[in-house]
Amino acid sequence: MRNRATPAKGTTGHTQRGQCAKRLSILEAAADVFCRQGFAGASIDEIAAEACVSRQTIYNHYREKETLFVAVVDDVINRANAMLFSVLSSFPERADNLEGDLTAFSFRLSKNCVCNHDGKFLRKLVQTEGEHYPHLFESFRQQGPGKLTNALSALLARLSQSGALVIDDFDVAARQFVALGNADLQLLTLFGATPTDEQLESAARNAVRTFLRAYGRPALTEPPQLTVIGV
Amino acid sequence: MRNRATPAKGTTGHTQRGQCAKRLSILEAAADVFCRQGFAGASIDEIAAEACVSRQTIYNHYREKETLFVAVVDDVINRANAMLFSVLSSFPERADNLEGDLTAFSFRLSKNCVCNHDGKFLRKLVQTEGEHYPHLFESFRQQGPGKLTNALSALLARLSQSGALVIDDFDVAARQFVALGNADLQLLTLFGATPTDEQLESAARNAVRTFLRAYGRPALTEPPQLTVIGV
DNA sequence: GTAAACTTAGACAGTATTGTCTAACACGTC
DNA sequence: GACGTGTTAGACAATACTGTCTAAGTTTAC
Repeated sequence: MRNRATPAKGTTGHTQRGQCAKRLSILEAAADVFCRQGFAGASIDEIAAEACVSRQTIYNHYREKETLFVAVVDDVINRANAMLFSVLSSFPERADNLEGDLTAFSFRLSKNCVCNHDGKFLRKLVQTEGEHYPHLFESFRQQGPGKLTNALSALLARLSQSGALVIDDFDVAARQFVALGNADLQLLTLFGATPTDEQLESAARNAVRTFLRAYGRPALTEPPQLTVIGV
Repeated sequence: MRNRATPAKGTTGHTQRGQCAKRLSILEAAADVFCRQGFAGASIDEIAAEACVSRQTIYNHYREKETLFVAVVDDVINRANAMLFSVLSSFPERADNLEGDLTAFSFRLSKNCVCNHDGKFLRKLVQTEGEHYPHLFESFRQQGPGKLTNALSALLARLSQSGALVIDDFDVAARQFVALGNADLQLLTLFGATPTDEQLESAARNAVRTFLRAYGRPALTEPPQLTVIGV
């Protein structure tokens, strides 16, 4: 009642910032350990050590191991979805410089959604624990890869209205665009390696080149072979 | 010395057949449980129950849990490699009916190597335990996906000598062929579901159609659009 | 029928882990 | 300086699992 410089948030200012930092530290460490060891193999003590936090603090914030796991997955899914949305919004709207724009988009998709920390985490955890926690990953299933191909399908449809693309089935084309983007990276990511930017760029180039050979308007993709004669 | 109908193998006949059955039963059950629960989550008791065998029998055959795990992975890798070799040998040699033959090949590859029991097991276990047992899966890495794209690269090179395919980089094309074949199945296999034959066939058709649009000789893939006019 | 080999159920010690509890400690507000 | 909130280290019971051991049972070969 006396002096209220920060009426509502004042009382919980610094304390909550500390709490918040602890929570984040725990989430981060737990994601790492769960990703490395799986749910069964991860021990609370290991997470506590990696988060530089006492075991009791973890139990204070997240009642039990499973609650913590759910919170971690939820957190990563939210971050990954936000990133996916952001990358999708950068899909080219016009068809001038189609190959360059699509290549850059494929590169961003691989780097920020597929091969990044969260993407690796989700791929691994869905494989490891997907059957034990189907409800937990369902939102990922629908909003992650499912949303990606749906959104991409619509974006390809809009883009092909200009006539630069000749696509009969947009859903199939969307899935193939993603698949081609991963074609060169599959072997690298299989064992958890993180591709370099050069590898990501090369993969994106190869993917888009083939995608446009298949779906690009013939007049735009074929001529190089013919005009070369004149050189 | 008395009566030797089966001189060398006679002494170990039925016993070893019984032993052999137990070993197989254990290997099979262990593969299932390891696949479901991962190495840390799998318990010897559960494996013993699923194999209808006493726990001690497992310890008699495979000294400890890790030995059993290694044996299981080894067994599955060998089976998977044999199957991969068999499917690769059915790659079309001639270019008449190219689309049909490649589609059938892609179907076989998906059904018998990627989406089958062993393929699912290996994908999951490599993700789960690949970092803990790098040496164990290295042979898989090299002889599995690596061998597949290498062999496919060579087969595509041979096939394109006839002029039916126009491929600049055979390695890239091989990886893309595999990636396209999985494009429609990725979402299904992500959660462990096994695609139906109809889904596998549809996926193979879509994959090969796009692959040939990109790499098929223009004269062979484009005409349908033109001849339709005459119908 | 007998002996050898294999299998089984159960007890067992050793270890690791989860989740609870307690008492001391740190830090900020009043 | 007193108080409340949040943190820490450690002890603790309960549980589960691995790997060993033993004594019995079963199968197979001769």
